[in-house]
Amino acid sequence: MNLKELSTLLGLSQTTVSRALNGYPEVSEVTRDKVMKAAKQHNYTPNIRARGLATGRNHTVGHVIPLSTEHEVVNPVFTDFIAGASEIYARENYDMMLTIVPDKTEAEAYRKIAAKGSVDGVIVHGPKANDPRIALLREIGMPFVVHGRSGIAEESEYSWVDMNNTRAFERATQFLIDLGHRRIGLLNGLENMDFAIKRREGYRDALISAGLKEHKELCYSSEMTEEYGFSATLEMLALHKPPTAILASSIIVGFGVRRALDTAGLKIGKDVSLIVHDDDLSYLRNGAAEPIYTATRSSVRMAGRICAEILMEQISDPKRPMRHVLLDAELIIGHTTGPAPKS
Amino acid sequence: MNLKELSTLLGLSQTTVSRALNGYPEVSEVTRDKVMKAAKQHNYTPNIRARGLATGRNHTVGHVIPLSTEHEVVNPVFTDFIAGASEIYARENYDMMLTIVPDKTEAEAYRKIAAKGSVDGVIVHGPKANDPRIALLREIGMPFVVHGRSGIAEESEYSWVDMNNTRAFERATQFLIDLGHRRIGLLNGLENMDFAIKRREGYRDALISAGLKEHKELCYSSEMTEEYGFSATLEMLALHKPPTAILASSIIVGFGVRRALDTAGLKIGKDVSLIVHDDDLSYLRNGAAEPIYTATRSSVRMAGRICAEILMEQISDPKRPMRHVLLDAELIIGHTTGPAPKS
DNA sequence: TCCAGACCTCAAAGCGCTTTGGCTTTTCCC
DNA sequence: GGGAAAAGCCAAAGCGCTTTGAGGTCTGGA
Repeated sequence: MNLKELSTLLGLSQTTVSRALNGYPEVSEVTRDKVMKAAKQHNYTPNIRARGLATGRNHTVGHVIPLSTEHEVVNPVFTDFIAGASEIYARENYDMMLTIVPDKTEAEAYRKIAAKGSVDGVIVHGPKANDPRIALLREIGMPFVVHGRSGIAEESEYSWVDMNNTRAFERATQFLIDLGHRRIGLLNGLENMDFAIKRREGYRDALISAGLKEHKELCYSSEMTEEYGFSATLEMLALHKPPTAILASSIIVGFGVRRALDTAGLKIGKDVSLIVHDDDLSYLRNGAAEPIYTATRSSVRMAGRICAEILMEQISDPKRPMRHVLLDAELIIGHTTGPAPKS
Repeated sequence: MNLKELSTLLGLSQTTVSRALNGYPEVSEVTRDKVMKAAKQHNYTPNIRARGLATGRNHTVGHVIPLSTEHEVVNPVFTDFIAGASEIYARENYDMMLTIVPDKTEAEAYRKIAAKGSVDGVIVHGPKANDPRIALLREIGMPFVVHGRSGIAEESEYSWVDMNNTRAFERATQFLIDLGHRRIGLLNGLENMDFAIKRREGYRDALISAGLKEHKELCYSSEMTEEYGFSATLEMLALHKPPTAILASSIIVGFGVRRALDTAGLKIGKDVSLIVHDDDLSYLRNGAAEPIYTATRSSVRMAGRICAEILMEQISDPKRPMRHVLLDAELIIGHTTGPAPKS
């Protein structure tokens, strides 16, 4: 069923039917009602490409997910992020176009997406330290929102939604210090990513303001896998002076830490304390009623919702000022932290 | 830059330029070359909506991800599935449209997608026992491929790519029986899902052919979370006759089992054996060089690739016969299984 | 009664592309 | 050299929608 058919069926012109459906005031309420009913009855939905062609607006946003070619890993938080964003898209009747792009060919991919003209805006995932994508998108003139940030310099010149990574890891480190820990390991994400850099800063800040030093041999950086958590922990435990507490950049890394401690015959929360960062993923809940892991928690799904909302704004009025949302993580006390063991 | 501009620039008609770019034989190689070069140089990409309108083909496939409203969980395997599928889409120059649909409104969502006419085919995720979506899509006449299956009756009447769930769990169970285990717990997924039903069957078959019984109190079914693995395991351990081995439907559930055993002071692979199903997710690798968990393994990313390939075929020639691919899972021996303890 | 102004409705153009059908030029073979 | 076939190119229609500019009808005030 298309507009033409529907309108002849109703004995009206396409114009009138189109206007009735799109809420224009030039059509009487009686007519509008009739049209609406008929549309519903015949399951009519405007052809989205035709509408896009006519209006120049697609009602579609793009999500470009970088695929680390080195590690072949897609960031698992993206599932929940998307789930959050699509709540908004569903409400606003937007579609979501997904592109997974090997990180080598990113620039080209963005240009292509822009040239194809099938999306009204994009959400940028996984920003690196000084991510060229941001300059590129600004140059192209495509509305976008970044999930995360990238560097400091031009932060005010684009919209972003980020978690306060620095502060979260500073608080977590502080918490461990308050418990008496002095040697604290950090299992960070890849430190070419902005979020990892910021977390490292928070960690360092807390140590320094407590008069402690950042020990290189306690700082790891890698793709966040269980295996990484496991092997890095074992390595640290084998040190002359092993850490009494560990900070892990994700709950999955935390699983690996748990397994390593288990293997080493150490009791988690007693012999070694552990704090993880918890993205509050739906399929990786940190416990049901009470938290398992002591964690810094910030819902990535919520971030998805906010990003989507801001992008919608930006699309409907590109002249609107840029928006910046900094979400604070909560510190949640679970069963994996305790006072530093006396030695 | 659009076709018109490009063609006047070249001093050719739109027809010729279009044909040159799309590889039609009516244009000389010399001209084609010139056109190609100019297109590249000016970064010309055909407007995808316009092309869609003209051809009726969108070069876009839809993925409809069900969101369990009851549990608010998006299946985490879908990240890797998508990554696999997009390798194919990238190669074939297809786009991917994503829709996350609360499971209550699925039928409506599919109809809407069809009416909008923005995709040439869809991939159906997470089929339930007798999934109405399949009949619906056939009625609508939209090409589709199911990741998984749904019931037995009409399996030959649509294309699907599935893992041999029954056989995988039968083998795993058999393996445990061979190790001397007699009481084997099953932490299954939600048993309204086809895959979970099939796994249960495999488990039961192996028990029965070994002359054992399926004990109701050892069979769990739920959304596959870490917490579920933890609490179900604790419950089973509290039984009068606890299991000596556990089968978990995902590696995440396996993490929970590990934690429970840890809490109970039991040694995994010694006091209690564990086999998990491993979807070979990029961010949840079951160990690096050697596997950690004994597991049935089948790459969901591979399944994504195959689904996408079949869908491409189906779209380019809808009369082609349906295809059915049944992937066999390997049984991988890790460190979580051992002989049943003497009691 | 007449006309301005609301109020509705419509025909047609245009979005950027593909494709049909036709035209001109070249090539080939007898 | 002549005719037919092949090669190369083009104008124009059409995909389904929105939107402009114009027209028709109805009301109410002068």
